[in-house]
Amino acid sequence: MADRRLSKDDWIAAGFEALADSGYEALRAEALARRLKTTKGSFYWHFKGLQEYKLCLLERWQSIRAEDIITQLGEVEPGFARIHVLLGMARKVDSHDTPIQAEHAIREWARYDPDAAQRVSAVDKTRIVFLAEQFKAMGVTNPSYPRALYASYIGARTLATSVGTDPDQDLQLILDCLLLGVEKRVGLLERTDTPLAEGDVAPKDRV
Amino acid sequence: MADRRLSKDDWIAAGFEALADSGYEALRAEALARRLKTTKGSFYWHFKGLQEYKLCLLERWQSIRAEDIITQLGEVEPGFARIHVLLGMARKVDSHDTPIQAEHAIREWARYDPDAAQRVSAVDKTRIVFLAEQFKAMGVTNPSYPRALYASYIGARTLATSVGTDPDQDLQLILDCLLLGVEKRVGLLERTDTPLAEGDVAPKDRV
DNA sequence: TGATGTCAATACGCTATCGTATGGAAAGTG
DNA sequence: CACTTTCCATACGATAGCGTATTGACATCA
Repeated sequence: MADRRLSKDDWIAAGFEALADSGYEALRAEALARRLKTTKGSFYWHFKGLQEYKLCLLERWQSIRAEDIITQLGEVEPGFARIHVLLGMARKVDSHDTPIQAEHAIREWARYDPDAAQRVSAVDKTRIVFLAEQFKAMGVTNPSYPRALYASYIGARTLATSVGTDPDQDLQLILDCLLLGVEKRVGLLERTDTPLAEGDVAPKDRV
Repeated sequence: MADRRLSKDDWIAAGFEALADSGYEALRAEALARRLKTTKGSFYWHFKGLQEYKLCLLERWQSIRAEDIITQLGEVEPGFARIHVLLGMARKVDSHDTPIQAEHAIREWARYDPDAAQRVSAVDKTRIVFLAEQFKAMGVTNPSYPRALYASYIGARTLATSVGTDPDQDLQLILDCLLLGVEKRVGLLERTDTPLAEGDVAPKDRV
């Protein structure tokens, strides 16, 4: 990156790149050093060890992927408009996008590391709660709607990297159908379920 | 496993377990040997090396996850019934199910290994084509429908492991809404897109 | 029973990574 | 220009895994 004098952030950034193109197992001091054209002497100066480094990485990821994206939407009017813009942001990234690929890796990492799991869970919950608020602004309080949309978003991205199709189209179809479901009140009379946050109470809404 | 005399299959099975609970990096000769309470002497007798072993693993996975599941549905009447049964099969697995967890790991593995990518892609395509046939039996030829449903299925499962919600509910909502979309002909007049297989030609359908 | 073939254990050299320790370069400060 | 602080390079011992080679145990069969 910079020719000399690396910062903590440079190592974190290199970590995201490594995650994106080689997965979790690329998070090694010496491999990252090669990526930055330096040695692990620098690494062990900035971080106590791999464990601390990984915690930093996760923390940074959470703040980038959850908080920042949502605050970016602060100016857009709540409700459908926000959902639309959010999906539009998802639309711009291609399959070689570093944050997306790194997120896949982190999600897998989370399957066998409690720290990572906690971060991923937090990010997902934040996003879902945010989506839920937009649905609520549209009069929909059934927590399945935001979850379903978000699940589709994740799945469409996953499928895009595996099968090479355009996730945009499929996601758009799902959104259209979900909104149609809102109109027709599909799933609004279902059994109550465990909401993610306190926001959701009972079905029976107006559109 | 068995006290003596391991087979190739025992090593493969151990590999799936390792993938399920420790991810790709657990696919190591000596670690697998410990899991089977033996030594790598056996491993290197059954397989030429790790590479060959991994190829066997992928091949086995493909045949289990794509072919077998679909032939299981051979008796069910084509169309909505098959979709329903298929989702019912997905419904029975919990978050600690070995095949599901192994599939997550393999999907991640596929991101940086062409061999794995080819297998995952093949499995996904097989499943999507299968779903597409059921939709077609219902009069829907728009390839976005099966892809959207399948993407939702993957995403719901992913979300289930991260956030701990029940994927069943969300998936059911999506299916209901998609079927509503079919009724209302949502997305049937969209632009043409690249179909996965040769089966799909043009939009403009009857329901 | 002895010969042969099947499978597993052990020992070896090699490489990669870890974390530490220590010396040196470069930048800032007086 | 000293002197200190900040940051990086290098060398070290330790561990873990790879793949090979050799030996050992246990079957099966002639």
